[in-house]
Amino acid sequence: MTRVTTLPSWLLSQTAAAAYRLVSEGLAEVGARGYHYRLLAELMESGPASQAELGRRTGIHLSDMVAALNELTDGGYVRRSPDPADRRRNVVTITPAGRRRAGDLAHRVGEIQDELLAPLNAKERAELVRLLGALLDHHRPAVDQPGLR
Amino acid sequence: MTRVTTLPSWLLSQTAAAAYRLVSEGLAEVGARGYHYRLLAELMESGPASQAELGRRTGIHLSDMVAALNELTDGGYVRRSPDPADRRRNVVTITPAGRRRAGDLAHRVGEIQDELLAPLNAKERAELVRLLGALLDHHRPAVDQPGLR
DNA sequence: CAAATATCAGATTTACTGAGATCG
DNA sequence: CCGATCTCAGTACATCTGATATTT
Repeated sequence: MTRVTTLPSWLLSQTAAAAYRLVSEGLAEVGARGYHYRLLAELMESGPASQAELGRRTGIHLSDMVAALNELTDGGYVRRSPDPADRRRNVVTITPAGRRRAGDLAHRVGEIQDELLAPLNAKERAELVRLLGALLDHHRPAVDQPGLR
Repeated sequence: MTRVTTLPSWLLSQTAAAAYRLVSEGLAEVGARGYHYRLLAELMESGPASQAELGRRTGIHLSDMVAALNELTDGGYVRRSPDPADRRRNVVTITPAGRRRAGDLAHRVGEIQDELLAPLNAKERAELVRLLGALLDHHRPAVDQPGLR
């Protein structure tokens, strides 16, 4: 009988829970949530987009997108304006304050990764990322592709 | 700006989600849940225990323990009997059917680990387990110790 | 009319909190 | 009286479903 505590699936769920705790607590300290970081980072990288497009690119559900963008709009980090070319759509644009916020959150998230990976050296960290990436490629080959949901 | 999809914390949450899906779907096919496997495995390994003790050893919350043990009792896999030495306690004991069930579930879970780790060779699998274990030791040093909750 | 978009309300799941009753 | 145990009810969070209105 295998010990539960050596099962890869158990180790993954436990370490993921620890990582989630670190990230959400770290972001909460500066008044942010994981969704905020993911959305701002995506807007920085790929530019303005409709809410549906953002959902496809970040994996955030459309129903949750509304609330997340409301919060980011309240903070002045993004602007929502109707798309003149397609009046069903809102075009979501990051503001200058949003760019600063994205940088702050990225910095914070980077510190948290360091804390998470503290017991590993640089080579081990790279190996962990490689192995997890391989698992993900195998089990979720459709990441970042259209028609995801 | 770091890509979200290369963040260790993101990779962990995504792979853990994939692992959770595989495990819970695989167990659901035989009418079981993750809690069932964890409890039966613990009873096989360390013998009869009170519900509170099982909670400490498995990390399952006492409130959830009640429902999980109800289900296992309904299936005839465990017996709950009052502890004559301390009438606050129930002594939870695995039955012969429970032992067979534990073996079946362990086999099933083993197959699921293989499916989860399919893209990795034996050396890589061992390395992944080692790295995750190191993270866990650092962030949850109190595992399997009294006074956990 | 079918499909896409945005919004809102609510269901679902896992983990946890709080309150009760009983007992040591 | 305090603390541990068991049970039940309900909360919190993220995720997902379903319904609706608007536009293409």
